[in-house]
Amino acid sequence: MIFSSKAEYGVRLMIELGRQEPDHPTSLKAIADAEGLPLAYLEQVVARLRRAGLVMSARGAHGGYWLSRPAQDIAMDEVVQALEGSIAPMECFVHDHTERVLCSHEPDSGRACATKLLWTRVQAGIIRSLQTTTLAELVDFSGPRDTTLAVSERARAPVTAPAS
Amino acid sequence: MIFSSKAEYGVRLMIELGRQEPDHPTSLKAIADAEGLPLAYLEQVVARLRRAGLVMSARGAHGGYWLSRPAQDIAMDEVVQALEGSIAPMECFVHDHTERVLCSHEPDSGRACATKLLWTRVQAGIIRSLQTTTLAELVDFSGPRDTTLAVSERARAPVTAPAS
DNA sequence: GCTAACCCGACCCCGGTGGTAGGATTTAGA
DNA sequence: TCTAAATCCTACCACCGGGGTCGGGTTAGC
Repeated sequence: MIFSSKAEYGVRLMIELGRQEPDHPTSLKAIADAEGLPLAYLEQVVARLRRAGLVMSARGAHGGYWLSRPAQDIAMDEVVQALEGSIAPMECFVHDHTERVLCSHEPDSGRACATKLLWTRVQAGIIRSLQTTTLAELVDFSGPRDTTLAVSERARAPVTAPAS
Repeated sequence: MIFSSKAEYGVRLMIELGRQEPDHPTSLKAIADAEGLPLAYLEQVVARLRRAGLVMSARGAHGGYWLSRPAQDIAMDEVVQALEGSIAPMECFVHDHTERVLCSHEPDSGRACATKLLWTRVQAGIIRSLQTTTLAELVDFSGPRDTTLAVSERARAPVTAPAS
């Protein structure tokens, strides 16, 4: 498995936020219920997104999270990077300096670490795939936008009970 | 980390075999010594390559491994796939059927699992990167071909010292 | 028949993943 | 002002797969 569940959960969370009204807080609990994910764990996941500046939050009653930018301006490489840390195909990519990458293995040996050529290409392939996908695409793909998650909205106007 | 050390070690092993004379067995011990890798673990790694038909082996004294095809005919996606199993970016890709992929999560829900669009693109990006790299490229990149590993060679015909 | 090699299965340690628990703090609304 | 809903934060924990080790069996050249 290449990505951990943090990436899966975080991307789902971002998609859910993208389906909501912009600049309008959605509570984590609503998302956790809708996606069937553990709330306490989602808190850790969304904290990464917040620290990366991808979502904003409001505390207190009727608080929640919303996208800090429109979904079409969010490339998925930012999201995945925030969730997973650096996207490193192999152990010796733990530096983030694009240049001067020294393979952890036998750096003094005469010949270069040939595997690094391969992993570099793989990394580039992954990042390109992520960069060329916007959150808006995923939101569109996820189906027509619904407002069933606007729990805090309903709580604010407690009379409206949805059908079903 | 995306790939495990099995991939790293296995690719290095393939590169070493590519640096040797074709159709000529190189012992695992020679490779383990040259790369500083544990022999017993390399045995497990090379077993995957053998089962995938990428290398052939000869048992007994002066036995060893060699590439079953010329290095320029070996695309790295075969190698990595043999070493890592299927290249799955996420848990719900554990089936290998290219079509009819059902996300393990809420398959009955009306809307599709939007994250799958993203992971599918990532997977395609990885596989494309691997497919367009041949073992021969890595062998060339690893520096001029040397014969320092041909231990069994020297043992068999101890007179011929190569012109270093 | 001795030795070098491949082959195979069982075992084992450890760190990270995937959570849970429990609380502190902030804010809207009754 | 009190309460409930929500974000925030830190500590803790169980399990499992990665990354090996070990011991032996089998094959083949000398």
